Amino acid sequence: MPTVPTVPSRTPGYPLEHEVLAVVLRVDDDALHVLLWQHGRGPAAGAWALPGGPLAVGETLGQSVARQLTEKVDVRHLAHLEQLETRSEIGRAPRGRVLATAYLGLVPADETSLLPADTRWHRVDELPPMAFDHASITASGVRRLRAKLSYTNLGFALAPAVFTASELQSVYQAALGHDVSATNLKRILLRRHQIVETGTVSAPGRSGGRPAAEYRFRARQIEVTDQFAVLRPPEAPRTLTG
Amino acid sequence: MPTVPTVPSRTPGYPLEHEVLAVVLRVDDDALHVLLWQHGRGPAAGAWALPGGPLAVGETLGQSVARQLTEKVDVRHLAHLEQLETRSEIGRAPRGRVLATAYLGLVPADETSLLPADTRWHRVDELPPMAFDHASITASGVRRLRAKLSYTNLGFALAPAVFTASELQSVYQAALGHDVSATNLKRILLRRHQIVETGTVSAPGRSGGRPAAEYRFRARQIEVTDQFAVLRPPEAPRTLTG
DNA sequence: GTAGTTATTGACTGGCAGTCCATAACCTGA
DNA sequence: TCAGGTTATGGACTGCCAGTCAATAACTAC
Repeated sequence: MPTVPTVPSRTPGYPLEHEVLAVVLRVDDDALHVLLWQHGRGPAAGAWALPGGPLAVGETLGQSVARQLTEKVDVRHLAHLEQLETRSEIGRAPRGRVLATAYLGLVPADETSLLPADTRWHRVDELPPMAFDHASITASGVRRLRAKLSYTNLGFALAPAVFTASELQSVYQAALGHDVSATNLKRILLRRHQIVETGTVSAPGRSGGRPAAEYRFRARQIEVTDQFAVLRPPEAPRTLTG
Repeated sequence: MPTVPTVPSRTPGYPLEHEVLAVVLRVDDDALHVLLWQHGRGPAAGAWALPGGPLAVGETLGQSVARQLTEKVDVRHLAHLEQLETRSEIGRAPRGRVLATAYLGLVPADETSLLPADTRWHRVDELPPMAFDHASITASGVRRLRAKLSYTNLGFALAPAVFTASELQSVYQAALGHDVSATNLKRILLRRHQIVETGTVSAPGRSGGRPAAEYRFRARQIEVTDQFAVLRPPEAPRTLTG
């Protein structure tokens, strides 16, 4: 494995340093959570930070964030990973000039993996004191997720592999931060062909009630619903029911 | 002015170099154009490139792209500028490891400025041979513009200050690359309160025809149409007519 | 069996957007 | 001055989408 040359930061500005950061989100216990680790020492001791670290020689930004996330959460559990934005404010990091490219990662609700001792999931609506600009970057990630839930099939990356309508309702409510109608949600996602029935039904609950039909997402890569291309080409039909 | 330390690139990978690139788009002559300059020498001699250059000490990425665009087109003419994405493929630039953060800039159709001799507007559907990954970055910029035209008021950054319905139709047709109904376009943008009537009418054309009412965009900063938050909070009304 | 709980389905409503057409307002040339 | 051409405008029609609600179905526990 090649050793990474140390990059002296005595000269502020050059040589440039570049780090990657990941906003990894997950729905648990009816709330949206972000993966954070706690600084043990240094200028941000005690503050919580997004996982990430410096870009290494010979790797792309995407490879770097995947590599560095491996230390925190099994990358195979990531159902989606996309680039978010690059931050370049001069004073954003105390150790000199550091650019940061942030990624958005999503983990399905039924995935579990043991976390390192300094790492925990935090509710995004009750964030602890955060290092540097990481709170702002987290907000960007949450905003991106919420926007894309409405015009893509990105729910696949948050939902379990198989789910009932009300389980899916819980996931969407937690992710969006407001109530969602299970009836309407199911009808919309069915019409968009995002979810399909598995034909199975849920095991009867302990408190009674009719067993629920189970569903899964048709695709596990992101697809855009072109429903929302409002000024669409004349020949394109608007209907999604075909 | 501080001198920029030269960054040796003998070691591939470190020290890192970082450049900014701008996809500057404009509607002219019923077609969408991108601002390009022609390499005079070097490995890409003859190829056309996006304007940009290395990030300098002490400036943010946004400041850098604004500074470097000044050499090509008056920045005051830019009605909109937003970060697009950061490219990090290993071999994307021949002179070693160079990250590139791309921006999307938009120039209104009625703005004119003299361009340097090596710089020209090119139709995006007839691009010349392009340097490195600049064709791919241009495609990203065009895709971003087309998406945002349908769910934001971003038309303000392409349209003249005052325009008729059919002039606006021309701008949208050129930007989107397909036919648009003037009737429908006007009704949609009026309902969304993106455009308002000025009360004036266009000067009679030389070939006759009824004078057209004139409009302007209500705001000249980007605003998102929340029409397309399909899974919106229960209390939020759907109507845009209020 | 009855009450309680959860899921499912269908009906109703209002709004949005694509399309078409009749009408309005202007010009030119005879 | 008037007929015909040209461009603009607005109303009407349609299909579809999504939010809401109520009736019904299917199960458990007692």
